[in-house]
Amino acid sequence: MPPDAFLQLVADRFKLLSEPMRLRLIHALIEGEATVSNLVERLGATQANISRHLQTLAQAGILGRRKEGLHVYYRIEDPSILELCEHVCGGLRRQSEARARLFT
Amino acid sequence: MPPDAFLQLVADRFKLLSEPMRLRLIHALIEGEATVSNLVERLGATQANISRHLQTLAQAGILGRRKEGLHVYYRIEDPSILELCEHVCGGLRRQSEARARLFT
DNA sequence: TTACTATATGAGTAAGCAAGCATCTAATAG
DNA sequence: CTATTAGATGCTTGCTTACTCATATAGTAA
Repeated sequence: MPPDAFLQLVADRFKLLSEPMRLRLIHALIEGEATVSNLVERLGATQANISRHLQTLAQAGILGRRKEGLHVYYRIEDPSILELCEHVCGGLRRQSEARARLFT
Repeated sequence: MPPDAFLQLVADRFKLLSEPMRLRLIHALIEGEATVSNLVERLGATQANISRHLQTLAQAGILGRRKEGLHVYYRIEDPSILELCEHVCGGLRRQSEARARLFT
């Protein structure tokens, strides 16, 4: 059995991705880096909330931060996260299709 | 942007894996199916807690359930979960190695 | 200096959830 | 039937955390 500390690391990683708002942010950054205010516009959430989630993701090494004048640009720093999301999406799709087949 | 309901599904999937105890259960079931009491022994947790987590994972389609007499056998039903965990472990390892290289 | 804008953050609230305890149900044995 | 064992489930408690509001900080411009 893996040590507790290791399991906690893995669990924390999954927890980071267990909030729809953070998934939205990651998705929005696929097209490239963006400022906080830009993300606030596009996602229609409060600035405080967006800022906090961005910080959470950045501290985990998932996002990168670049400051330029008054603006702060966030970008995806760890692209493996995208593969992870794809993997989950694929698994969910397979599950849904299997369930749908029960009705045919 | 993906619809809210879809993002919620993905987030829920990640949330399932964001608890060390559930990761422990999944890990313990890699070797094959096991009863609740067997898992209670091996993980050293309370029966109530184990039972609840197993149910959570089973309802999500990650685990399967088989009843035989007094015993209930749980097994991994969706092996893609294992790849998912491997993927996270790999990402964490790369991150740790990159951080370690900063000190060389 | 002052004014303005972009971002971060402290404080408070409310919701969600893991864990523990007790109890209930189901299945077998005597 | 009763007793026993395996597992499930109400209920409560405490912790965590997403969110909002208000304010603070930092950078720019006049």
